[in-house]
Amino acid sequence: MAATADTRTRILNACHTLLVSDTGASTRMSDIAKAAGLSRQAVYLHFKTRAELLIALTRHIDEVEDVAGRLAPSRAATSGLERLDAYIEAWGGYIPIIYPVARALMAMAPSDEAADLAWTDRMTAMRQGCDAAIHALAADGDLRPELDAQTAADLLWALLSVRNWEALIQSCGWPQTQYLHHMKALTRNYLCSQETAS
Amino acid sequence: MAATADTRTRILNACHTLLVSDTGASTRMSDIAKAAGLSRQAVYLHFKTRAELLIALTRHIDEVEDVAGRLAPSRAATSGLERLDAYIEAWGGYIPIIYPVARALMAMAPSDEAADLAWTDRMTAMRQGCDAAIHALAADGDLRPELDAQTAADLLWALLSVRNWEALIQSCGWPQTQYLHHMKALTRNYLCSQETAS
DNA sequence: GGCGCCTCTTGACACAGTGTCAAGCGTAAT
DNA sequence: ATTACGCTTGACACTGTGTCAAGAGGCGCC
Repeated sequence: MAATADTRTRILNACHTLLVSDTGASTRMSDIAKAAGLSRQAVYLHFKTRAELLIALTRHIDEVEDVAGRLAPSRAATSGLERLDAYIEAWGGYIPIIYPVARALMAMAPSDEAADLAWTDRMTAMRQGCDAAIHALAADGDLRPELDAQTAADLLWALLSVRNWEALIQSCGWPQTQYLHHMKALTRNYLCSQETAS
Repeated sequence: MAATADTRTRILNACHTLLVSDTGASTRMSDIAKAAGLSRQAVYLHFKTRAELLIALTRHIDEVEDVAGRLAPSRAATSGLERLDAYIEAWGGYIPIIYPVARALMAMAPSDEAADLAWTDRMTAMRQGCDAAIHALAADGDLRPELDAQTAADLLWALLSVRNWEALIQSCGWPQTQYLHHMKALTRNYLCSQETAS
């Protein structure tokens, strides 16, 4: 069993390394097997499908990178504004970490039911963080009055999407700090009733 | 030649119809052939690859829907603010039209060089509209002073991306009018120095 | 020591979808 | 009648995923 777990994480690590590398986009099962020093079939003994492997990898990364811990400051925030900022900081800082895997998952989502579902689930979970932040804002009376909570959360969710991060960081070449700065400023500006200058 | 052009547009129309339908995501070359009443190979006589067909389809739709004409109001605008709004209106109204094809092109982009290039090109063209709007804004002195033109255009470009439209309209179920309203309000709010209320 | 179990290997195969090739058919123009 | 063209039929190569069957090697158990 120890050996089994060992091989399993060896596969996960190999997969991760490949996805992070510049050629990550087209990581095949055989590449992963080779990188892990195994036969292609051995990989299938641990993960039934490619989608399952990628999903397991996201969970593995979540543990290693302590996603739950990252979100603590947001939940601990005492005001809506603080919570919003903390959430953007936490999620925005997490995106670059899962991005390589997310990219692979997003790429196969249109043609793979399981990948699509898994990715949608993740985005739904993220959405809940948006809802919570918006509700904290509303509770403080800091939600811009012409916006209802639903709309504001939709907007926040779209703004913080991985695809937006991808556009700004990967395509436009923004540094991460600039991304975080503008996401915070943009949301404070549009979603909050009376913002305090940064 | 007349017959050739006929068959060609028949293929384009068949492809378009399939992409628009609910099962559009997985439109195969054989499906298109069947829908056009041709053999699969006949399709390849008109379009070398699937990517080429999709790209030709975007151009075909551009002509039929008069993209150039749609952008005229934006170019004709006399103020930066007006230009920005007109651009959002024009591009935002165009997205739903190309979306079915865009979806197919985006889906294959990660694994197909040609599709990737074509899609990137389109997004670059759209980016130029963003640049123009931001420069018009800056010329009027209406660009928020703490933003440089580059950053503002990046932001506008990301906000108006097809993926954001997809998130808000397809995932969140927004009506198109709400999308347009918030995109205009959001950009006026964050990119412009002193906005006039709607 | 022999037993079975477990992990992994080797090599073959099915399947889907794209793209290619060659031979041939029907028709309209000349 | 011949030629050119647009299309058909049917076969095939290729890539990548996922499956299957037979077997090898190590490890503990009795």
